[in-house]
Amino acid sequence: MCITQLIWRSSPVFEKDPKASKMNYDFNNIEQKWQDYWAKNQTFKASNHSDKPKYYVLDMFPYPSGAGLHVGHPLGYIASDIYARYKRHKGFNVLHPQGYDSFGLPAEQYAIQTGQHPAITTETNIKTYRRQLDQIGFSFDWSREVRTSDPNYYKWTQWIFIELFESWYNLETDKAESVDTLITKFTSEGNADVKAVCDDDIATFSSEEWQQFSSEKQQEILLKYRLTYLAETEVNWCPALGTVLANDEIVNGVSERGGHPVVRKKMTQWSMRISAYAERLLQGLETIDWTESLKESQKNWIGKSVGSEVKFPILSFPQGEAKAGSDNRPGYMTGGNNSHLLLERAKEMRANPTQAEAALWECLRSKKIEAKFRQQHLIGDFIVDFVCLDKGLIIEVDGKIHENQIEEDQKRTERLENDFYKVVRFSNEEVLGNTDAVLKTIIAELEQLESVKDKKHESEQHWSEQVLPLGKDLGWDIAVFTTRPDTIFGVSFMTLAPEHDLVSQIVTEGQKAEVDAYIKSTAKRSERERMADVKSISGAFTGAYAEHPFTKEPIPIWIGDYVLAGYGTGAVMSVPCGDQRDYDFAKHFGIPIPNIFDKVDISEAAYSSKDNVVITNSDFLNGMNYKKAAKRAIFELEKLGQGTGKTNYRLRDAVFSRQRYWGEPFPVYYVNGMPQMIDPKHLPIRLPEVEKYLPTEEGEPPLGRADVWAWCTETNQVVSNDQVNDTTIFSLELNTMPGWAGSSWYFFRYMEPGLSADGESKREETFASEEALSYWENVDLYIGGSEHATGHLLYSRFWVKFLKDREFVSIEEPFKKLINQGMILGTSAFVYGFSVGIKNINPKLEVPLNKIQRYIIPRESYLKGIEGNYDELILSLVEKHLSHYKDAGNVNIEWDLELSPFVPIHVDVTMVNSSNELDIDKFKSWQENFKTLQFVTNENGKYIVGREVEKMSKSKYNVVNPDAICEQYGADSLRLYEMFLGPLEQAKPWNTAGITGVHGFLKKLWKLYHQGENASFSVISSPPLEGLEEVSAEAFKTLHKTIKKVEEDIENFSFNTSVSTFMIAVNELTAQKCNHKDILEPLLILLSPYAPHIAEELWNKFGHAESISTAPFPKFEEQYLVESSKNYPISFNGKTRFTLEIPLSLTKEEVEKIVMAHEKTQAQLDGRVPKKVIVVPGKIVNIVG
RNA sequence: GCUCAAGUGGCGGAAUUGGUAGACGCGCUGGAUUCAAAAUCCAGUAACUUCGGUUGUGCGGGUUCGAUUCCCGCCUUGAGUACCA
Repeated sequence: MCITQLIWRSSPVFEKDPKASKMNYDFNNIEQKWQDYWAKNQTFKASNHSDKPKYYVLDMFPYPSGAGLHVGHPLGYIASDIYARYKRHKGFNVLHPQGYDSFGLPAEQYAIQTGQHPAITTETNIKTYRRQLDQIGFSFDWSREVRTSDPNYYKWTQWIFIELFESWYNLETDKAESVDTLITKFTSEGNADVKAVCDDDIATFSSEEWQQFSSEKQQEILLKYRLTYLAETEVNWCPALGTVLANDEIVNGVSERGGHPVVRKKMTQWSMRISAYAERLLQGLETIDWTESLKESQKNWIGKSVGSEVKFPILSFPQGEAKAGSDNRPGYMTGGNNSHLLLERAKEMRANPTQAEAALWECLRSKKIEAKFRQQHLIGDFIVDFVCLDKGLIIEVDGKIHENQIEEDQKRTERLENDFYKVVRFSNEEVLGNTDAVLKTIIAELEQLESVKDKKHESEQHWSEQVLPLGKDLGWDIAVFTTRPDTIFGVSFMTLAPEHDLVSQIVTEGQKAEVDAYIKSTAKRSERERMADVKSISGAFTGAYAEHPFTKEPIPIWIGDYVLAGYGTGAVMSVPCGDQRDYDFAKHFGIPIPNIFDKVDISEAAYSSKDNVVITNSDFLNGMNYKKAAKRAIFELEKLGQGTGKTNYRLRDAVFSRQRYWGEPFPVYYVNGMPQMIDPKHLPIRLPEVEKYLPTEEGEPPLGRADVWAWCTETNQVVSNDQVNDTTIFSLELNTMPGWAGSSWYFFRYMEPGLSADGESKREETFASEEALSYWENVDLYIGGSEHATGHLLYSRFWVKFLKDREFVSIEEPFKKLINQGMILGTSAFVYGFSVGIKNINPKLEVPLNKIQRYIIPRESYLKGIEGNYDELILSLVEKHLSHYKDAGNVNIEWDLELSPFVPIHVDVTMVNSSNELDIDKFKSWQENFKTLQFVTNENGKYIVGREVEKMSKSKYNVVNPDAICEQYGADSLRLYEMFLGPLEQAKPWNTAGITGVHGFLKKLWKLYHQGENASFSVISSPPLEGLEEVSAEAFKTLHKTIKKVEEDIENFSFNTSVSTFMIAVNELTAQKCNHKDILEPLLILLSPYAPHIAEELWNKFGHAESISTAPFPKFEEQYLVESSKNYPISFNGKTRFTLEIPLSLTKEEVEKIVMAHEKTQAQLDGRVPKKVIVVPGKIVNIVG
């Protein structure tokens, strides 16, 4: 609902003297008159047929909110309106439409609260919006208006959705194609050679298999390729509200509204495969004229990174949890439940062998023995010194310590032998003293033992029959994406996102509790919260190990919430020496930080730069730089089949379902759980009626409450739910589309004339006709706020590229030039509260104290007070209260600082006049608890409020309503002032007091045209008289200077400076007493884009019957600005001291002569001889020395 | 943290290629007009000043005859974005 705010005026406003109105600038009447004229004559209606060149100016789609406009909103509209009007003067056929993005949450929220249908609320809001827009005098072509909530419009949004469903992305042609071409491929050759952007879990099938699949199976497969598809997505689910919340609707893990708990939940939702377009969305940025910062945001959002994907095999699984893994489990994985702990120890022992162990290992690994041995290997829960897995022979080398544990060793041997192993023991002395004998014994033992392969059939398989070669994809590896494959030898651990699918499978018994607790604690935190907290490092060890592709060393696998499940593979290879986050993590958990950078100190921090890197401690990568090493690492990984070069994008597929009522319904029904599209000829599928706009008790979206919401495939109509039989009548989709659906293509709809355009419109037959699309092409100028940088502006680019691929439109990019207007900030007003609190010194002596008295103190006292400096005023107030009690006999009291807060209080800006004086009475009666406030006023009995610049918002009571401004100063003043405030793209504070400047300018302009008797309109049109020639030369100079500057300014969107230029022109012409038609008439055209009403009125007084809107822009002529002399600044060592008027015709030498001869020069030099004199003709003279 | 902007009077801001810093407007001061006010008009308004000048565009350097403008380093503010591997 619109809240019209009253402006409190400190002084009487305009007296509307009927006699005076004839000659005075009566903006209210003038503006109403011309707004009516434009509407009646359809002055700004665009035509699709014109000899003129086309120009399309568009504002970002407004949502008609109930609060109405504040002065910040029209800023961009005024700028685009000026540009549109300027282009009309420049001879363009201009399309400048407006409409409403009228689906959305606020209306739904209001409906939930009041039961009022959102369509009604929306209609009311649009009326207010329209009235407010009209009164500012915009040159919109309203005949082409669109509303996203209009079934005639969303019919085509549904149609585009169907087209997306019927499309897949072919990487070979690099564009979207109809799924028909995909089905043809499947039928003839299967899917093995299909290169598409699709889900990554698709099994390969042949053409025969495809043909044998059931229809459902085929649909299921196709869904994985379609550009819009159903997928499980994790969402923030709030059970209490029965709805999904956006990240920013969650504060501290609970819903912003109501403070209910929020959980992450998987939900089947429609998604848009925008990721297919990642590269094209990135490349397209090069072709469009947008600001760098905006392009930067989109680049970051798309987040392209080039690197490689590496697979790390998982080294051990706890028994019984290795699910499908048991078949594939490599034979060398012989560890038991405690593998993860023992492996750490085994690794240590491998690194520090005893002398005897080292000696024997030398012999065993050399070619002297045929069989393959492993050292310090896990067998069950034991670490054995050496083992030949094929033959099941274990060799133990015992030091002195074993003399004391003969019993234990015996048990150990027994247990191992039970497991079909043969154990042979040697002492250190035996090994070192007679290695050859020991070897002989081992060879003899080996000959007696059967190979595992032969043993296989005998007993139940204890280990896998085949020792698989490393690096084969067994389905049990961790894939990571890295931009730094060159640092692969610096990996000392791996980190998985806590949500990673593998976590539950690899976690060991011993670590389970810790890991579960950690997962639970991170699940509570929202993604945003998790990401915002950079300082606290947290994680847990899974107990599992992965194998390094090159060194084959085990790498511990951790989980940590700094890794996000949604990005890349949800896992990272952690290189602490090269990545600060990995470094911090390693430091925190005491994980080793190997250095692989030559001559780089990593004792304090990681070295994350790719520049000046020389790789070391990295085997075959040693001595290489980043580029070479990365390339080589990928090459070697590919050889192993454990990695490949890859480009990754951050851009995720966009969720397209909303559990809301007030949005576009999907043209979708379900047969056996598979989504079916309704034939486009039956569109639109209208939003059904519901009795309540809340989710159902079962947690279904609001459409679950509709009684008539089923699809009959025989009558092709929406029918009652009772009739659902799942043979001919099926349930319809309950979700609705998101806000960005309708706004991703609306700019095309405007190209097609509105339905009111006498039979010309093809809006019924198509979303926009081919000829309209080819005539208007794309938006030439798009103006709006930067908040849409990564939402609307990315999604609409995506849809346009899709529509182009499917040949529905012919352009690749929707918005050629784009400007972000800066926000207009509010100037909040404050009073400063201070309460005197008094306490008993002896708490036992309860003496009743009066209520605390609250004061409003001046800003200066407040500012000192919060710093702890109490000025005289504060101290005297305190003293006054203390003595009050003391006089009453209570001496055991003192000032209580804690009960004496300094509090700034927002004041409604309408209670303050332009001199910052507060209307105290009004303030006191504003809120009940303000009544008793005592004001400390200045000597004039006034209270001066403090001012601070903040965002303009209702809650800060600093909203300024354009209605009030238009009433008091007029739309032209508002338009000029909004532009005058500062550069369009910058944020700037609004200060209503300043508007008197531009308003005064318009009055002065009015006067310039009314210099006749009784201030009547008076201009002369006869050629200039002889005596007046010089005067008119000055006037022409002013005019052409203005033409030049204003034209340049508009082209550069520097509207603030052109307002100054107008002021200068009017000031000059007033001083010249100029009243000549040849000057004053073209001046109006210059001004008309900015202040169209006054321009039309004065233009009309010149006798024109037509609107000024298409009058040709005056032509700038250089001749009027040619000067014969220049007032040269004469500077000494670069500092200007005085100026001299010197003819421009003179040469450098002549100028220098004149300057040097001048007495002021001599006085300035004071006898010194200048070293050098620099003369820049027409610019400056600089004397050095 | 990263990326991008931006730091100029009491305030909003101007100076478009390196060439008179503070245009234009607000506010403020003084004056005219008025019984008075509003409105209007005129004059002044960066700071310091011995009224000759001197200093001044966030800070410190540099390039240049000359720097708000170009370069290097730093500080501050704003916006966007974010453990993005």
